[in-house]
Amino acid sequence: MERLLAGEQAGGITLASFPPGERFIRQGETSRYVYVIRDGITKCYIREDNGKDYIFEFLGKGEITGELEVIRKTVCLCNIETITAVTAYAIPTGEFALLMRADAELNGLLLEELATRIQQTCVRASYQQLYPVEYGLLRLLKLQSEAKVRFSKKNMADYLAITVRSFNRTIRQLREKNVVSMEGLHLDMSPQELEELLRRWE
Amino acid sequence: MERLLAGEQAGGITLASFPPGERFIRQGETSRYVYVIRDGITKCYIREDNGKDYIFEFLGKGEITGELEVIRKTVCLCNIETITAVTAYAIPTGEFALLMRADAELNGLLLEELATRIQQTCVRASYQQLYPVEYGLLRLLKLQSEAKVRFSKKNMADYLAITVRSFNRTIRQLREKNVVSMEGLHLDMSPQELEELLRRWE
DNA sequence: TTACCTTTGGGACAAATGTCCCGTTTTATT
DNA sequence: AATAAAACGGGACATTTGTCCCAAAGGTAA
Repeated sequence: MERLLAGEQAGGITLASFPPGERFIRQGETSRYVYVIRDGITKCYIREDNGKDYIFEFLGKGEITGELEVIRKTVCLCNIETITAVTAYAIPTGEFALLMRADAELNGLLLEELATRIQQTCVRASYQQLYPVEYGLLRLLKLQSEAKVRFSKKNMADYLAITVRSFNRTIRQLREKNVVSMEGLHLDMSPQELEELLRRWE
Repeated sequence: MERLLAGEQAGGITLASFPPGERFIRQGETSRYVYVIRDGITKCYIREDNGKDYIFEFLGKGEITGELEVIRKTVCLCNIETITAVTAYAIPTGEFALLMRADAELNGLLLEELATRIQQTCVRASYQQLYPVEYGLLRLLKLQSEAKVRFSKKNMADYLAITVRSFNRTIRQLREKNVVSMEGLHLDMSPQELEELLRRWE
């Protein structure tokens, strides 16, 4: 994806940068750009009328956002907010719409990307509803560890769709329950260690 | 979509029909066809290792299934099972892969379809996690009513990711709580009536 | 019809989660 | 350094949901 963009620099594509904590796409508004993250981590969340947030994914390097709205010609359905400092390619929506039709490679990539995202979303929605929170927590820790970032508890709780209170409880219970494997649980474990824990998870 | 298919009948596309309760795509296996439902209702669900099912959508007339697996070249991630009797166009996967590249219109439709599905999935995952079950229940009833079908309680419960016991409780509570608007709640209300209830929902 | 199975409805209790609240620790700002 | 703001950790209690159980109602095959 980055190759494509680097080559296309002609068509009004610019490089934008945002400080941590900036919400650069707002739910309900119309974005003028499609962004492809070059560096940094963002969260992608829906805020419901009752004030609660649901984070449905974290976006990192090479991932795209805002494309759904161009394809469907709708307003943004979620907020995108930076967690770390972020630089991103900004492609004007009109430009993107043209590219989408003209460029077969981009088109193929898009299809794959969307397909992947649907599958991920489904799988996650499923295990988040059907397994105890512990399981989701371990998977989230693994994600975090692989991306080499450290999310705040609030962010992690929002991702798991529980309160911070429940989040804390879950961690303690994991430590206490599985005396052997979990007693050393902490939030900065390596992907390998977490992989091990996930496998042992009864 | 149906137009497209009707025209393409040449390329090995056949019409398949299944009795109610038939699981014609199995999680973990490789399907040899992409299906487009011509008539009837199916459920699309993931079965987790612990035996619980998560229905993430009901598919009806004109909707496609199995395309994600072709795009990503993976095994099926969910089961598709008929609820009513179903007839569907069966497109051999290889054929579909060709069409996808060759036919710009199909390609565009696919993109839109996937984009729509992502948005729906996200929105649903969000309100299902952040709102009390009542809300999801009303929306499900509306869906059911619009599609003019009657799902079993088990199916509805699986869709809401709760047990049948909780499902029953929720219905009773809805009836008892909002004495005025809900007392007449039943499972065969019209879309209009349900729309009204949803609007009044505090 | 009878036997059997599935669906439905709900009581009683246990487990999980949310809410409210407080004090401590960390981080950012002046 | 001093102060304010945000993040963290957890007690106590209310609410929600699951589990286990039983019983009634409807459908189906011998």
